Amino acid sequence: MAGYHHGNLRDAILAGAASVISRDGVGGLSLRAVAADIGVSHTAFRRHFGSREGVLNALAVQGNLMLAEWLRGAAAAGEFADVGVAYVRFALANPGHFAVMFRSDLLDNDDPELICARAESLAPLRDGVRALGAADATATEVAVWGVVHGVATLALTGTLAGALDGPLHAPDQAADVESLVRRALSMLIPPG
Amino acid sequence: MAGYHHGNLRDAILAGAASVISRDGVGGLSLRAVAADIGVSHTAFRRHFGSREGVLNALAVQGNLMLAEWLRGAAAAGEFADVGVAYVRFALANPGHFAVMFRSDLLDNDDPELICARAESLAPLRDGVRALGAADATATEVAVWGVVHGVATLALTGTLAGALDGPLHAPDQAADVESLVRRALSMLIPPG
DNA sequence: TGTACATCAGTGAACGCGCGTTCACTGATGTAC
DNA sequence: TGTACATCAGTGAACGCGCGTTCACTGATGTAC
Repeated sequence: MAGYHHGNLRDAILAGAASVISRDGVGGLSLRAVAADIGVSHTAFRRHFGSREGVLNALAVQGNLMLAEWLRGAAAAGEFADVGVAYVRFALANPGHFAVMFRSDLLDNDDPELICARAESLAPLRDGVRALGAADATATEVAVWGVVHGVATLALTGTLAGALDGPLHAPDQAADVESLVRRALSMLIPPG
Repeated sequence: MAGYHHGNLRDAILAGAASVISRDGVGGLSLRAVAADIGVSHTAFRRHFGSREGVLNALAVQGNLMLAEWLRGAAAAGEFADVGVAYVRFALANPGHFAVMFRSDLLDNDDPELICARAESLAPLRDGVRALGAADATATEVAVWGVVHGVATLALTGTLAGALDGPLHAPDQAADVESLVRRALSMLIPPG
């Protein structure tokens, strides 16, 4: 596996970049640092991604496809609230991807792959809301998406744990957040 | 006003930094660029803020105090949903501050001023939720905070307008977002 | 089976750039007497 | 009212650093015959 040819450099770079971003934010992403981590020349990424923006775009595409998969899995297995919980779970499990996916100012939004991945990623959430048959479907969609996105963002920045006195403690924050999301969602949708 | 002494350099730097951040993100903030915009030496900020982190901290403190004021104003004037709407309005009107306030990884979280400002900023939201007397107060708080924070974040990154087909068009996005938030909140709280 | 050649994958030195910080400084303002 | 001095506010040259990109390159792999 070691040697001149890496074998799976593309995936290794994406994984490394996601890891750095989850620690230092998108602004702190240095391709040189990622390359050094992987043990590869700092120009090696060029062949696969062209430029820095190319790396971010690939990360956003991958993130959207992963999210689609998580949501689809939850939609198939359980009731609708599980889809919302899966959204938050995905964000907490893949903070690097999550941070890039919505930064359209840093991405090439004309990239057909990205357009396609984005269309796919939220479909299960949208379809799930439609299936509920709520009176104001658009508002329900915004409410559900907003609450899961907001809670995920607040949890990732450490704000949620800091602001809510009491129940949240770092060790198993994920479990606590999940419970909160479930209770919040049950106020929006008839529990089934 | 012009001359060797600026007169209000501190505020000018904060305003300039907020403006740059709203355009380029926190990572894109260059104190040299801000100084050049204001027409001042690129080392002038040192006397007021010490370091780059000092600028970000001051911005976060200011943002939290502003948010507190917006929320207090809404709480005093109207019904509870207005507080939630004010949160979103504040974020859309002050994207630079909003982007910094929750990035605790970039701030000195031990700064007493920041601790104090943070404690103040969300109090009206929390108090308003408590006053509703909901069955699960914590979940209601998370639901309300999550939905307004999530919608604000999605709107700021342009994701909301892109994903929701139909009703949202750039020109008066603010008004559309506001209407959506109001409808979403009415599903969480008994409209009064 | 072996040889020649094309293609693919990664290298590493060099580039220019903009950044935050340091330092000794100068101009302006306030205060004491 | 004037003078001396201390303090405050902003300057600008210099620093070292890490970044993304460029370029001509070399090592490894695949294909044709």
